[in-house]
Amino acid sequence: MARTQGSHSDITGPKVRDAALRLFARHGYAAVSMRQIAKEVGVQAGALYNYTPDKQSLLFSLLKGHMDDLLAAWEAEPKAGDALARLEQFTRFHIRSTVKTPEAIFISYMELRNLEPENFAVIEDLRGAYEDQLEQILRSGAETGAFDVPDPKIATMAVIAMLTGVNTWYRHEGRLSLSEVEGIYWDMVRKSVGG
Amino acid sequence: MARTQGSHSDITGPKVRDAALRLFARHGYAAVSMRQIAKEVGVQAGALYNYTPDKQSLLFSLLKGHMDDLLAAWEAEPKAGDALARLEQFTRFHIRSTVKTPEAIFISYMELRNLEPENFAVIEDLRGAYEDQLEQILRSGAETGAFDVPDPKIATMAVIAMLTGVNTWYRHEGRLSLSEVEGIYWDMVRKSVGG
DNA sequence: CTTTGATCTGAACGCGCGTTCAGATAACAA
DNA sequence: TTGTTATCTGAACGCGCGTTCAGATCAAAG
Repeated sequence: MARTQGSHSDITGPKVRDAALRLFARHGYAAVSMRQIAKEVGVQAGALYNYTPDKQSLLFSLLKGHMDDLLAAWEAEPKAGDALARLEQFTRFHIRSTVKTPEAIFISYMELRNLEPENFAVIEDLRGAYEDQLEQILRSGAETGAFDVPDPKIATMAVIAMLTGVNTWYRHEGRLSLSEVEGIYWDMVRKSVGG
Repeated sequence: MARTQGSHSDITGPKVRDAALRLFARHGYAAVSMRQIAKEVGVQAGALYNYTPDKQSLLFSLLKGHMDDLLAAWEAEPKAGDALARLEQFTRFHIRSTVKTPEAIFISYMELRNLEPENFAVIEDLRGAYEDQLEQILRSGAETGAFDVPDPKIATMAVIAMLTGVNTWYRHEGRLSLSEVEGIYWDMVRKSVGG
C-alpha cells in the first residue's frame, strides 16, 4: 500500500486548492462538501483542516488569491500608449486571463454571494480596483476625444460584461483560436466606444 | 389566532414560487432550504409539497416558466423593420426584461448547473432558441451589409453578455432611468456591430 | 538509532437537510 | 347542519453536513 501519512504539506496544499477551485466552479460552493474535496485530493475530510481553518476561508482564499494575481498581472503589463492602445491591451489581457484561469474567473463572479459580509467587502474592493483600470482608460479617452462614451461608468460595465462572457462558451479545442477571439472582441469593443 | 389551515391553494401557490425565486436569486439554489422557503411563505415545510413534488422541480419550474414567458413576450413583439430596427428592438426588449424580472434572469444564468441533466437540456434549448433570435438578426444584417460582423455567433454571445450584464448593477432608484440605460446600451450595441 | 513534529486517519459530535405522512382544521357542497 | 375534501401541522425518517480530535504514521533532525 502506498504511503498515506507523513509530510506532504507542499503537495497536498495546492491539491486542496485545485480541487476546491474546480469543484466550486463546476457545482457551486454551497453544493460542494468538504468530503467531496477530500476525496478528489485523496485524503480524509479531517486532513483538509491542516490547510484551511474552515470551508468559508477556503473560498475566500481562492477568490482573494485570484484577484491579487489578476491585479498584479495587470500592473506588470507595460503602460505605454494612448487610450486606444491601452484599451486594446486591456481587452486582450482580460480575455487571456479569462481563458487561462476560467474556473477562478467563474467563481469570482458567481460565488460572491456565498462570502460572509466581511470577506465580500474585500473581494468587492479588489474587483472595483480592477474595473477602475478600465474606467480610467475609457475616461481618459473620452476626455481627449479618442472615444465617444457619454457615460464611462456604464461603458465600463458593458465592456467588462462582454469580455467576461467569453468564459461561458470558449473552449480550447473550439472553432476559433485565442488570438482570433481576441481580434473579434477587440474589434467590437473598439467600435462600441467609437474608437 | 389567525386562520392557519383550510383552502389557500391559489394564494399559497404563487407565494411559494415568489419566495423560492427571491431566495434562490439571493443565496443560490443549493444554499436555500425548503424550511427557509416555507418560513418566508408562512407555512411548515411539509406544506410546500402540495405545490411541488420536490425542490429540484421547483427550480426547474421557475426557470422553465421564465424562459417560456421571455420567448412568448418576444414573439408578441411587432416584427416590422430592417435588421437595424430589429436589433434596436431586441436590445431594448432584453434590457427591459432584465430590469423587470431581475431575479428570474439572474437564476436563469446562475443556477443552470444545479439542474439535473434532463432538466438542464430543456432550459438550454430554450435559451438557445432565444439567442437564435438575436443571431438571426445579426446574420441577416451581415448579409445585407447593414452590419459588419465577421462572426455572427460570437457577436451574438458578446451582445447578449453585454446586455445581461445590466442585471449586475441596475437599480430602479439609481442614477439613470431605464430609457437612458436603454439608449446608452443601444448606442454601444449598434456601434459594436458597425450598424 | 532515537526523538520530534508535521501530517493524516477514522470515528465521533450535533445539526439541518429533503421528504413523508397521519391527523387536525377549515371552507364548501349538499 | 352535516359530510367531504383540500390544505396544513407537527413529528419523524435516514442521511450527509462542517468540524473536532485522539491516536497512528512517517520524514527528517540530532
